Amino acid sequence: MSRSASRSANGTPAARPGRPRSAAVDRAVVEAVLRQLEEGVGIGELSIERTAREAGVGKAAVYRRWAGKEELLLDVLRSLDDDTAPVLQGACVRDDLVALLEHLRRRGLAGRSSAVLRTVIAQVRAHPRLWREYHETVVAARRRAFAEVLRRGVATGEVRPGVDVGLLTDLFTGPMLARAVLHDWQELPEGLAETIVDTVLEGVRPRVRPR
Amino acid sequence: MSRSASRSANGTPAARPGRPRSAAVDRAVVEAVLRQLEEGVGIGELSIERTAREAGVGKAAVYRRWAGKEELLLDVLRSLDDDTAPVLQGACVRDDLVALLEHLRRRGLAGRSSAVLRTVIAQVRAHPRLWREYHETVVAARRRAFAEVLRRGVATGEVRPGVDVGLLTDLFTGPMLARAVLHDWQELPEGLAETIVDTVLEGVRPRVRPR
Amino acid sequence: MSRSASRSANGTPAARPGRPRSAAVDRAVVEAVLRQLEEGVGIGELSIERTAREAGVGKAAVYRRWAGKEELLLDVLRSLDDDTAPVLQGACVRDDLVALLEHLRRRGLAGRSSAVLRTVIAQVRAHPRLWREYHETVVAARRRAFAEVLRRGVATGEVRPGVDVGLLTDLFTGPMLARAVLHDWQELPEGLAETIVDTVLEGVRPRVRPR
Amino acid sequence: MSRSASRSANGTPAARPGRPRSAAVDRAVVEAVLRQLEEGVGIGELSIERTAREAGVGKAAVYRRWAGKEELLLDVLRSLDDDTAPVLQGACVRDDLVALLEHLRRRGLAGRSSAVLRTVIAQVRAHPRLWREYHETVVAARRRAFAEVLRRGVATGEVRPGVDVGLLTDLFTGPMLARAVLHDWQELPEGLAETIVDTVLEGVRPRVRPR
DNA sequence: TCGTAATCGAGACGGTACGTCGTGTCTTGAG
DNA sequence: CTCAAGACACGACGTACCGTCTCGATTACGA
Repeated sequence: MSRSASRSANGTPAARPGRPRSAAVDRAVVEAVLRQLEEGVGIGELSIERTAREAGVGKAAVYRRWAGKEELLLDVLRSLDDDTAPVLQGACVRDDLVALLEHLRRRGLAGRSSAVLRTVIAQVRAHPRLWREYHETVVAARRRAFAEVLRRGVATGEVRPGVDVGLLTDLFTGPMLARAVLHDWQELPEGLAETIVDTVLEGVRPRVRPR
Repeated sequence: MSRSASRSANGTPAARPGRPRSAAVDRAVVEAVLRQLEEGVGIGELSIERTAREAGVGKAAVYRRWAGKEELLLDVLRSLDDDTAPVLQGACVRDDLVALLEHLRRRGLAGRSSAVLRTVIAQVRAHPRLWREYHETVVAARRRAFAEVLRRGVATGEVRPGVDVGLLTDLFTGPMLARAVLHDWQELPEGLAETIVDTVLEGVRPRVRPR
Repeated sequence: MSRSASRSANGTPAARPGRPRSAAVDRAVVEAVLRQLEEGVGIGELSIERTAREAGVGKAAVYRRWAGKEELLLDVLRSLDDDTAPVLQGACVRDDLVALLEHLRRRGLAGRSSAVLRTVIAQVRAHPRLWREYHETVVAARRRAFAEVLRRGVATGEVRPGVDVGLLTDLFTGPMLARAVLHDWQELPEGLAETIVDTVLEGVRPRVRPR
Repeated sequence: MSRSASRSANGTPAARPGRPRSAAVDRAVVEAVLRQLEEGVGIGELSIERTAREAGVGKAAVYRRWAGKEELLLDVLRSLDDDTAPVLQGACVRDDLVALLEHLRRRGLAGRSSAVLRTVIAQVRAHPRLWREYHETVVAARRRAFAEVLRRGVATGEVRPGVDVGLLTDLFTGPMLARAVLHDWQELPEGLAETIVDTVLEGVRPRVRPR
């Protein structure tokens, strides 16, 4: 997150001496970044200098909070990522998988996010350190959710055992992610989650019609 | 590729006036970029200035060939991508899919490429214009190959009809790409291609044992 | 002079926001130029780039102060020209003329100035805009001083009336300047001022010996 | 002059093998320089590159003839300096001095020369080596002519003895040169030569009226 | 009527400097 | 201690010339 403005152990902000940091500055900076991104400024042209100028804020105030352009972007990314984990019914594994995937799809095109989110992800991808951090936070959490459901599926007999759970996760998420992040042609269509889940579950061999 | 050194219609290089461009310069520059990339220089720090210096080449000589950092990178990327399309047997759709996927896997970790290729891809991803170009060249070609095989599979009855071919392609390539490009944890293990193809073909429902 | 660091009307430096410019930078740059000049670097080879490097200063810091090489040189020139106007006795016109000319001669060979000053003048001469500025500041002041003394001479009867004062000025200063600036053979010898003044005053016709 | 295209001892051009140099190139280049100068291009902006381009000539062809920008300028300067030495009557020293000075004045403002000549002189002044060369050729010749006349004047009793001839020369030429080269305000007015000569001869003391 | 050889135009070559911009740090005075 | 403002050293940007070099083509001469 932002650079730690030192906090005491229990989490309550230590009453530090001097003028407290203005929350308005934080907001102004993040807003300025988003505004530029939406105006199509392109991350190459994004600079702390310009951002501070547009936010009506001193450069020092920015550097006091973030160590550099990437850290700032990471925070912007997280601000877009209101991670309200999806509610799972728990009844049917297939439905839970659809719910997870639908959640992923939604975040890939929701309102403001849309282009911006995908852009920022693409950028953060280019910075190993940040990517790792983002990965560990967001991606790993998602994978854990899938893995859990899939393991339950194996237990209930809804999913064939003997396949690595990690691979299974990629089997479901990979197609969606490839579409969203790698080729960002079009918006991800409604019903995509269901189609993927069902197709992976059933396979693409011709159905054996029971007589 | 490089900036056009205008050619006559028939393809033979038009005898242009003046001293011809030195191929040694092209080589030196591309090598310098690769060297830096291998030293972990990170695309952000890559600069034409530094590259020219390390290549022992004038900046002008670089700008004569490439319009900017991105164009140069694109060329470097392509130089890594000796796209010797995989040979397909054509006998069995399943085997052809494995061959295609294996080819993809190999290029994701072969020799020099390895880290560099993945880094560059991650970086290029952040530059929409370059990404589009790379996508149209490399990614689209790969998708076409998959689509062709899959259509054959539908025709021969090896693949269930009624599923969008584009989606099918993502079902096979997505998991591999997600592993290679999105989470670049480990090397892609041997046998991954086969596992993916078979799992997607068969589905993950428990097998219905015919009596 | 330097680029205006805007001042309030009354002349006291307006308390501008932000970090004030470091006087050390000004000094370092001017010193660096002088050092190079003394090492015989020749004005053609003088470059802002090199100067900034040698002064241990960023290029931007230089451009913040001077609009270009010429402006900088002009400042250097002025720094050599500590115009402590000569003290005039006011008693005898002839002596005042000698004092003025002697002052001019001195500045034409004094210590450090010597070669450097003459070089810089020769250089600045080649830049119309700068020359005009230098001329208006330094040369015009000098001419005014001469004109004043000469007018007094006409009034007191020490100088024949009917000769244009501007021309008279050139009659006295021209020979000295021609020696110093046009042919810079040797140093200007002691006693040159007196010789010139007396010769111009008396003329070069053979003396009419009163009986 | 131009770089020596080696000549045999007797002065006739040695018949060298290979294609002879085209006189048209020499002309085109000098013309191009003059054209630019007249268009007010300013010597700073003059570049061999641009000149060759405007002359429709290869850079190499220029460098084959002149060692650099300054040498070229020197040649241009000389081409302006049609040194038809003035014809001297030889009867009266005063008239000869006027003739010499009038010649100097004329060359300082004649037709095409005018601005261009003075500009080029000012520029050449800034290059010690070239200046020396120009000085030795043009200036020294002029001084010799003055010195000769003045020595004759001393012999005939028209000029007071005991004054250094070199200084005397500067007494006459200095004022004119100062006006032309140092302050190039206005054109040098008609009659200036006579005024200077007479004033220096007679001095500026009030005339002693013999009874 | 041939080479031979220096010329021509064009333009690439490794350099250096240009003047601008962005980096991250530092330094003001004010709050 | 924070704030906006802005100076600081640094280094990259893309362009222009520098003076040298390599091209293919042209133009003279002597063999």
